[in-house]
Amino acid sequence: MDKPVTIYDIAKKVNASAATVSRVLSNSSYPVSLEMSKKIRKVAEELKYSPNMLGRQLKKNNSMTIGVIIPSISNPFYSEIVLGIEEVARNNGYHVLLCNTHQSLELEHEYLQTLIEKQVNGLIISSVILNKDMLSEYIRRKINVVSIDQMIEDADIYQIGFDYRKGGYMATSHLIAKGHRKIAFVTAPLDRPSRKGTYRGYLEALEDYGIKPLESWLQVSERGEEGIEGGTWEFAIGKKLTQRLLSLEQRPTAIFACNDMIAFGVINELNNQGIEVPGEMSVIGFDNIEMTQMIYPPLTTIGHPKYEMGRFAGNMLFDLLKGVESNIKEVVLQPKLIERKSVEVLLDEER
Amino acid sequence: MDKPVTIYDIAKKVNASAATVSRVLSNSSYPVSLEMSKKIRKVAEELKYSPNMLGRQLKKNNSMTIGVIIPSISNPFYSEIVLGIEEVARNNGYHVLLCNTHQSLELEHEYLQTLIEKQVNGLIISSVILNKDMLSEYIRRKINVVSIDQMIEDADIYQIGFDYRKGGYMATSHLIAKGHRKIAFVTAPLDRPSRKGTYRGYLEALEDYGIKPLESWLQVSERGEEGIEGGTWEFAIGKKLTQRLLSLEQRPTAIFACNDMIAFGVINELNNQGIEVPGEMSVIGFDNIEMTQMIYPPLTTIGHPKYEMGRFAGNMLFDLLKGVESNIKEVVLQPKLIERKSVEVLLDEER
DNA sequence: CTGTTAGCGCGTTCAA
DNA sequence: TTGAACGCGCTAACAG
Repeated sequence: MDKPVTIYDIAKKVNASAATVSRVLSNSSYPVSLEMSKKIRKVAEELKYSPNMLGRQLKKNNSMTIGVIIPSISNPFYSEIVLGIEEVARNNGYHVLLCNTHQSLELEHEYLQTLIEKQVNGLIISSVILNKDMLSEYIRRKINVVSIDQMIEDADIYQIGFDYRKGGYMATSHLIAKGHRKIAFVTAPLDRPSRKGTYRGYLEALEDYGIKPLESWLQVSERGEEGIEGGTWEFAIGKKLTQRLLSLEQRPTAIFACNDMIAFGVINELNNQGIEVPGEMSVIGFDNIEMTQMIYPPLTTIGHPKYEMGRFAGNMLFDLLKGVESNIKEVVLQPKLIERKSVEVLLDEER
Repeated sequence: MDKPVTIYDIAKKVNASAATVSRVLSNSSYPVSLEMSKKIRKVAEELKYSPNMLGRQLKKNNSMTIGVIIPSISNPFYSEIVLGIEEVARNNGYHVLLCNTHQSLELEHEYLQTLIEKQVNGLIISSVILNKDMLSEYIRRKINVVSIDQMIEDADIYQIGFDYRKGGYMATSHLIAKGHRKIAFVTAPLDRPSRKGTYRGYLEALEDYGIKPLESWLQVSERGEEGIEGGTWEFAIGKKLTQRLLSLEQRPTAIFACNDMIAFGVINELNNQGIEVPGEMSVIGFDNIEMTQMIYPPLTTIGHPKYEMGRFAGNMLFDLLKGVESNIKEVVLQPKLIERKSVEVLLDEER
């Protein structure tokens, strides 16, 4: 109802100046007599004073806010990353402005723009479009940015990535070690560094073991329509690509999905067609999202330290904000094989 | 590197006043000659001017930001709601400041505080602690709040809820209609209006059909430890409570879980113990999160319009912000039975 | 149509 | 230890 109370209102009540009130209520190190300090705090309480951060932020040119740009929070992969970032931000007294691009370039540009206008102190981004040229814009504006998950090659930028190639190699060689030779790779479009890396790992493993893959064992979906991106869409392409695979003359004995959501689609379709997992078909996923432990059979997959990646990125960013210049600009987190129940040994006679 | 450019810098370059520049660049309706307007825009472009919203916001006393407080974004139930809110916010030119309380009262209070300080224009909250008394605080500060999902009784507040009681009734009577009489209810602690409602619906359905439930068929977990709340925890309690149920002399023939994550735990444990779903045990969930379609067997559940709830709440809030006083303060969304494959008819002789 | 002035709420000189 | 004055960047009121 009433006008918001400001430091001037308090100053008037205690016969002091706004400057003194400010010094007390912003916990400044500036000396103020204990008596006065107490009086001010008491009145502030009575008047239910709440500081207007816009004033402080404008003055200090510091919004105490960081921006986070990701494809979609409804994707459990990203929600875990965000959780990690948020925790670090909170511990540093910062807030997070979250932006979901839904894979739209337009939206990503728009958000980038408004984040700058809102004077965020830093930016953590998992982007499909960010490139070297765009970075200079941020540097010019003194905004620190940390890129995550999707590596930007040759850019002098802080980034924390994940070794997708090695992960792809691990998954594939695990299947090979279990006796599989006919290994399909089911994936969303190879338009991102991460997926390209995983695919490369798949190919390298096959080559190292002297296996020549059939071309039809690489199943790439078309680009998803905007809007229905996310879990449901990936699940759907997992199903669709599996149908194609099953209609092949030369069926694979194992399927490697480029992420867990797609793997769920693969398993679901196999179930639908009465093909037992892992008895008749082995399946391996990628990312180790929480749900992988909850389905039946529990999914064998490649562990991706999502939460830690968020924390890492957050810590890196706040180090930068504090001026702790680090000489390591690039961190690459490592994959880890998580064996569960969706992969089975293939006996020689079954090959 | 260089100092950020302000409207004054532009004004100097074009020999105009800052006011004129402001009028042009903020798309004010105030008349400015086309010539001048063009010149200003050109120079703004050259200098790569980007407005500092803090200045505008302080002046206008409007942060163009709304706050959203929920338990955790990593819970798919909430991430869908947030997606709905975010869409509406974006269409209205607003940003969302997201806060995850992780079920901690302290954190919720802390966030509430900082949101006020950051001068959010409105608040959408799914809270466990919000009560009538706290609301006056917001009203006093002219902050519009819309409460979602967890109804606050007897409060003169805008809220958009869901009929959990009816949902509970639906789920239970569906099981009854399929011939079940021994129906267990597996739930997280009944400390929230939503869960209490669901439980009440369960009891009422049983009573209407003249079924006296065994006390042991109500299985309530202890409170979860902080931090490990969320999907994994709920999954775990689903498993644990199922173990208890199976050790009973009088086993139920169907299990009703208070949400889908718990239902996943139930099914997983049943699988582990070699009990077939739905052949030997029917299971029904609640919420209809995306994953329910992705597991095997697909989960029969009660549909909760999460995304729509988010959109509804967002629209309601923005109506308030625009001054469109509505006379409906309370909306209750309706449940819907989603039949899939986890419930089977129980024949008479099996009872 | 344009410019001058004032002030949003706060923190920081500088002087007392 | 305190206060007066100024300015962060922007917009609204008023005057011309």
